[in-house]
Amino acid sequence: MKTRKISLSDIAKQAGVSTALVSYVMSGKEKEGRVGPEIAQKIRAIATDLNYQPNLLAKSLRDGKTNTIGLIIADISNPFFANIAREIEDESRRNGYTVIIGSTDENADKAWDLMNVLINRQVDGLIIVSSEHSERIVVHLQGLRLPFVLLDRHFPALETDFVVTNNAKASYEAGVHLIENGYRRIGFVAYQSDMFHISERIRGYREALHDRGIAASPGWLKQIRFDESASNIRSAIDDLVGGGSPIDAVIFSTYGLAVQGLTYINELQLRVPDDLGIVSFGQAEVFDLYYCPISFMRQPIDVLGRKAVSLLMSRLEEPEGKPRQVSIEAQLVARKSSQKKQ
Amino acid sequence: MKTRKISLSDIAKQAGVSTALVSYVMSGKEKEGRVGPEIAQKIRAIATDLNYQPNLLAKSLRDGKTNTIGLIIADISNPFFANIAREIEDESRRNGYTVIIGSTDENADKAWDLMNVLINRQVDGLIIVSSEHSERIVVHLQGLRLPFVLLDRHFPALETDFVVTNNAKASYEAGVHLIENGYRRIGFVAYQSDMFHISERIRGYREALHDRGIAASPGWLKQIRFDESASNIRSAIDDLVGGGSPIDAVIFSTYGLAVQGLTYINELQLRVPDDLGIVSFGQAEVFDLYYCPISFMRQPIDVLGRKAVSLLMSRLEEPEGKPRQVSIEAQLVARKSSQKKQ
DNA sequence: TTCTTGTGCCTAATCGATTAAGCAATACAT
DNA sequence: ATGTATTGCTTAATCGATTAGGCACAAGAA
Repeated sequence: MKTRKISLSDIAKQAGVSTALVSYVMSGKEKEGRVGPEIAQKIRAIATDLNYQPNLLAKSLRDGKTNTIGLIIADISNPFFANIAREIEDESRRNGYTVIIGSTDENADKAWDLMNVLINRQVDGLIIVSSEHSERIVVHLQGLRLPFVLLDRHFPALETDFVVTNNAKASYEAGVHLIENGYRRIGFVAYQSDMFHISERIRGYREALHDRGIAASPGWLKQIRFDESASNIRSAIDDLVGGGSPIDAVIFSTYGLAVQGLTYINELQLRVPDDLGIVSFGQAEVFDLYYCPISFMRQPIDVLGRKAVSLLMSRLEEPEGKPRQVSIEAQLVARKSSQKKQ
Repeated sequence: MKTRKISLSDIAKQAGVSTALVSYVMSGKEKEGRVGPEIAQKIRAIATDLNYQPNLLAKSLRDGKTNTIGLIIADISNPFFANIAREIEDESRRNGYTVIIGSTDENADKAWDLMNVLINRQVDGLIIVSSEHSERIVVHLQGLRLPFVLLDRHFPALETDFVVTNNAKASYEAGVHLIENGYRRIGFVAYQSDMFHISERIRGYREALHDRGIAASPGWLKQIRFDESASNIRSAIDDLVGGGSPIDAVIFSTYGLAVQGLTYINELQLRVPDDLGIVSFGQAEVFDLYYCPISFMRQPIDVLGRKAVSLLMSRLEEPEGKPRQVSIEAQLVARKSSQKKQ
């Protein structure tokens, strides 16, 4: 009693017709296929009866289109990416696409391998949150003429579609906000990275201080190695809040850094915002429920995700058009953690 | 200058041999295919040169195996599921499988549709976090003889593979822990659901109170509708902490409920644990960073994820064996939110 | 009548990789 | 010398759906 899958030819056999007719009927092309109404009816009945489910592999192989997109992100267990992934999944399904997600842990080699897995599975296109040193992925995809959209991060030297946050401006606003609320010695914690979005965030921070006439100490900028963040962040914060001239506020440029930073700040029994004002990037429930709600630069995740999908969809339709590049503004959500200094 | 994909026959043509030989070489079956060493070398060289990438669609269609598994969960943007998804993704990749994830929002119809999408894509098997009223998914898959493993939730009336937490015991321990720390009037907040894991959690809670000689008031148990949780939870907590005999501790049976509950508790300016002790299910950074770290029943997510994959793998090898059912113990992580009452 | 158009259906190639089966030539054994 | 293995490679079927092209017959037009 082995249950084999039902194929077109099973239906064809039962109906006493060729698979061609069945195919036309099942794909709603009875007119085109000039299928007689009675036989069409019969085919439909048999299909329902046998609970026919089309084999998408075969279909895809034949048309060279899988209706699948690959999503390469840093880490699905990071809420920022998890939320983006959810948006992308929903929006893709609305467009008739299925998403395959893979996490890279910011590792260029993993990203490369993942890309190849997805290519071998014949995805129609990719949405990619790039990791450091993965320009070659972009170059390779361009060589293959495989559509893709960079998300959240991009390479300014490369001409590609992308959807990103206006990072420099977001940082700038975070800095200005703190300054206007009376903070003067403002630290900035970022990952150690050559990625453009990181340097943009740093640039915005620097410009904010500069424009408001604050001479930033170089020691206020701390860059954390991704693979040693747990230990690096502790010494970074020790540096920032210890010594002769401790900072009075800090900007975390990433959700992960904020979480680790806050954990250590709690250990040190520093009070937010009295001992230390805080603005962070990223978003999650943590920021709401921390004893002192954390101000953050809200990146419109829904817009980012949907826009990435829509760019990819148009790229699929028009592969050779010129790059479409979207920059989305983050919004400051001001909470108690950066309230006006007394 | 159109870049077409390189296929076996492109290589075959260049090497002046049949595709059969190329196939043998590319899949490392030179011995079996009795391929001459020089020609094998030549084929390899050409393949590298053209950067040949096999078309997995074709391969899958041919062998009836996609090396893909479908993962059906409630919501990838929920950290509990995001973390599980990450484990499953990693473990699957180690086994040579790719994962396609879909979110159902606890909606049986979405789950059904999603299942069909995955079936049409010919996944080799499924890992499913069931939603309410989706027994028919199980029945349908059994009818198709399509391997699957239920994760986190199961249907006691159905004979299936599954990996779950020992929910009754976890709830029991949460209850006993609170009681031993001096709490007496203990509320329990769960989703309104017929799902077994929910009723098990409720059962464990009740037994804990009963065993310790506490006459639980029926009003201490609050069940929240998933689709109206935002408003329902507020009135539930109003009930629990208001009136003549307010509770002195509460157990949240789910991460999502805890987050919403804590938010409202903050609004009410209730102090944890003095006004209200708390133990929750689920886990996330929130629990660590809340002003009063939240005690929770730690479900070993890594084990759950890996075990689900390993069960599925053995089921793929031995489709007809008898069901393997794994129950994993949660561990109490006691924090300040449930500390001994003064 | 003869030509055109339309209808209803089938045949067979196609997508790309796999693999059983077969052919031809050489090597080895008795 | 004759039979048996072994080696090296090709042919062609297969997985399931799609679709261009063709065949046969009927209806309508000239």
